[in-house]
Amino acid sequence: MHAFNAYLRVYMNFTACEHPLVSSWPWHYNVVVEADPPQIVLFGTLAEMETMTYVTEIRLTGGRGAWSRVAPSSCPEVDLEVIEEFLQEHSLEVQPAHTPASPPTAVWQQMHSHHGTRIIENSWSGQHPYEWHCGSHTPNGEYEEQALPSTWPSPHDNQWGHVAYSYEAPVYIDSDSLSSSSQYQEYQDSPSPVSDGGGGNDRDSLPLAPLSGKRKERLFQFLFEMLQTPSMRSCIWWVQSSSGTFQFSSQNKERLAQLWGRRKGNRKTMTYQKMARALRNYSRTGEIKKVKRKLTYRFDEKTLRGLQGSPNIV
DNA sequence: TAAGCAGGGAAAGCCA
DNA sequence: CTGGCTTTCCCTGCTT
Repeated sequence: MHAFNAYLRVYMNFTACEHPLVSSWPWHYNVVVEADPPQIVLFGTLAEMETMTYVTEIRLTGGRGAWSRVAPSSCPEVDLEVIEEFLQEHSLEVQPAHTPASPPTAVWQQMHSHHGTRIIENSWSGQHPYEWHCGSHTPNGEYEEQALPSTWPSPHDNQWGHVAYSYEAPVYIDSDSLSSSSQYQEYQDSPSPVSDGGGGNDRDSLPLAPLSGKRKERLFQFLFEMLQTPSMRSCIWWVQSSSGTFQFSSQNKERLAQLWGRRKGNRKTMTYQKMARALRNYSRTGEIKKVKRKLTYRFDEKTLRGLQGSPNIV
């Protein structure tokens, strides 16, 4: 545990407001966080946000994950892999629609140099305009309270401190749209997300052996259970829980499949390919349908109701 | 062109 | 033994 003071810079840039992720996806982690010292401690649900550019700045003080004064009641750490994967998968979409000569960083730097604030170098280059700087967070008292640009609301001002900026004029976003989803609440109540590539404690906390004495667990039940398990957010997550749409992580889908294989006690290692084959069988029986998006499926309404209605899924 | 993903046929395994 | 539910293997097509 290190004490630190830090600025976070959070970017959201969309080429169009009808971006599917913006218009209909209550994405959990669609934020870009840059901090100095490197520290990722922010996430939010940004559904139906209609803005071209989203930038916010948050000042942190204290231990890992602690918010200065105005901390939300609970502030879990971000699952970096999920964010990174999102950015990589959607980098072209998320990439600013503006010319490369005027990336948001340039705007940011202009704004901050104007206010005399030190800016850490961003890297809007390469295939993906985002680059994570993860490492140990060292104590840093460089950023003082007064260094905050007066035009930038601090978290003290609006509890969550989310501000949307266009390049012309700031536009404030209702914080309700950022944190009111059930996913957010679930996540808040959850233990820390898994670390080390999304692995971690789930192996210890989730039953892996075939369950004896109960009806055999089916794949869709297992998936629903995983979707309710915060520590599995790096492997599988709700795209839209209300419609039962969920998505696998392209990076961690194999891990989830292996978990399923272990749960079933298979002799051979379960792979995503094989698990997906089983999922495709559900298209025939109707429990789960494939949607036209990579690694994305949807529970049948009836199936979803059944799953939601039975807390003891297994 | 290669890799990843998707769709599906077919056969085998497991279990109630 | 039978049927349901995968699991496993394999092939093809599409997209990036």
